[in-house]
Amino acid sequence: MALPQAGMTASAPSVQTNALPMHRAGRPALPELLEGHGIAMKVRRRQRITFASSDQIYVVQSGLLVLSANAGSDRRQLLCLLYPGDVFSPAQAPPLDGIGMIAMTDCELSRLRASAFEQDQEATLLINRYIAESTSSMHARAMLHIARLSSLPSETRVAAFLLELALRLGRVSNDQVSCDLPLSRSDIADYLSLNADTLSRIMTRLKERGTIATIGRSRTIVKSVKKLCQDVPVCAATMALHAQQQLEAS
Amino acid sequence: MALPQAGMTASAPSVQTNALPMHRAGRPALPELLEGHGIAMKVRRRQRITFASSDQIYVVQSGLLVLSANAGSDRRQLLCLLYPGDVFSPAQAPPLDGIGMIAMTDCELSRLRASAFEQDQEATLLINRYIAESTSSMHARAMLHIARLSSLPSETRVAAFLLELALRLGRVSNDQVSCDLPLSRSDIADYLSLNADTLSRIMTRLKERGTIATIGRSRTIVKSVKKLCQDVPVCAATMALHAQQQLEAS
DNA sequence: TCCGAGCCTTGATAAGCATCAACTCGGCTA
DNA sequence: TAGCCGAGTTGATGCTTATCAAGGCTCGGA
Repeated sequence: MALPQAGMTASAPSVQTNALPMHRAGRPALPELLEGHGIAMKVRRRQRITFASSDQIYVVQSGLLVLSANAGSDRRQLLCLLYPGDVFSPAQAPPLDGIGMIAMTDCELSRLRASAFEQDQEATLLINRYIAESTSSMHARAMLHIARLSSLPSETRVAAFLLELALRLGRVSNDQVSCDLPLSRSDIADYLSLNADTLSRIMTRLKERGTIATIGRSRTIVKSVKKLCQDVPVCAATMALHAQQQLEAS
Repeated sequence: MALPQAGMTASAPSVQTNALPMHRAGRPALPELLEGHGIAMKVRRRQRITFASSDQIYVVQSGLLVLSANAGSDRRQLLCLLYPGDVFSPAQAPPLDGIGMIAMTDCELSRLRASAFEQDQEATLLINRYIAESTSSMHARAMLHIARLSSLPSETRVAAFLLELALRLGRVSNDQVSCDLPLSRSDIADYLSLNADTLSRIMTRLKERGTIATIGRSRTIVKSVKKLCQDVPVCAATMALHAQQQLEAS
């Protein structure tokens, strides 16, 4: 069980993204000390994980998951994206109807018992610190997401989201980033609090404007990250929370 | 420095709310071990706290604060409410323009150094566990807030928010809860992603409908919590995350 | 008790987005 | 390669909510 790897794609391994560790600069790497503690899990795309015991902790090793729930009127709501390196426990999720994680790609997870780290062992402090940093970082991302949802008009909201995904999953060449969208249009709409129809219109508008291009249904190309950033007020914060250590040209 | 107390009101101590510890059932009480570590801070209503060093950790002892930022077009956005018992570090906030905490009431805080808990002392494990539980719980609240913002129409959104505040700050008598709103109409609007005008209209509608009543500008009475709950789909989750241990009739 | 400033309320209007329905396209299977 | 099915797109329409402007109410200070 190695460090979390970036950008495991949905179906084929043909598209190799940059293999940098997918956590924020400055966060200590997830210690290998986790080995021996966790149970490795592999889940398939679209597979659902419900929270059995609150003593469970999940560590995302690769892939992409979302936290999903049904809020009002049986409307599905995607609350939170989980990236490699993230640590997630049921305590971080509200007890809404239909709460659970859904894999957006094939994923590798480690499942741990929270109580395993309550004894005062040598490695415990380091692991707990890693978990604390992950949880804090996820809270910061949640706040950023709230700011996006609340303060940005729908088109800018989509642009900000595409910037995030490009930074997380994208393959960079010069100023251009291409990336597989593991989320369907409906998924993106449910995450950004938009109607799927409206989202489609916005994507079309962005394409007409030359901000993005698409290949097939799920592959998206951001034509210019700089240009995208100029259109997105929360650009700096997005970069800080989602950019890899180094966006190297390939 | 005792346990966090509930419901310090804005101006006068005349309104005494129930003095139960204001954290979720099951969370261990903030150990007195924190004493000696922290620096006590008192901040006034409307006072702003910017994040100087990322090594700071703030523990809310009493009062109510909000995390505030300017997202798009200099629009102020209130991202997160901080209640007594909450632990907050700058790492939990995104690096948005104008990010900082604003006191909605007079508050008592403890300021700690994060690095103080990195040594493996006897008390460290307990304190770290408390911090971890607080952070998880805040994340769950953030997710609930996202669900409210995204899935609920504006009137229900306001109702859900009033339910939360009533549970947190309210004084219960039978099924009726009265509570001081420490937030102005504009504050509430900025938190719920609504226009202040629209919010005013909604409040008027709720009053006409008999769901709530108001005394003066800031005092609100929820006529029936049961009835309010029926109108709010996320009621159960709100109760779980915000209800005091026991809502005792007074 | 009066007054002023800020907060709140209310009305008219317009913009943005959801909804519904029809249609097209992409990707998978045979 | 043909054909099918589900995902995506597009147009017409109406609702929800933001915006702007004017007026009213609270609460503090003189």
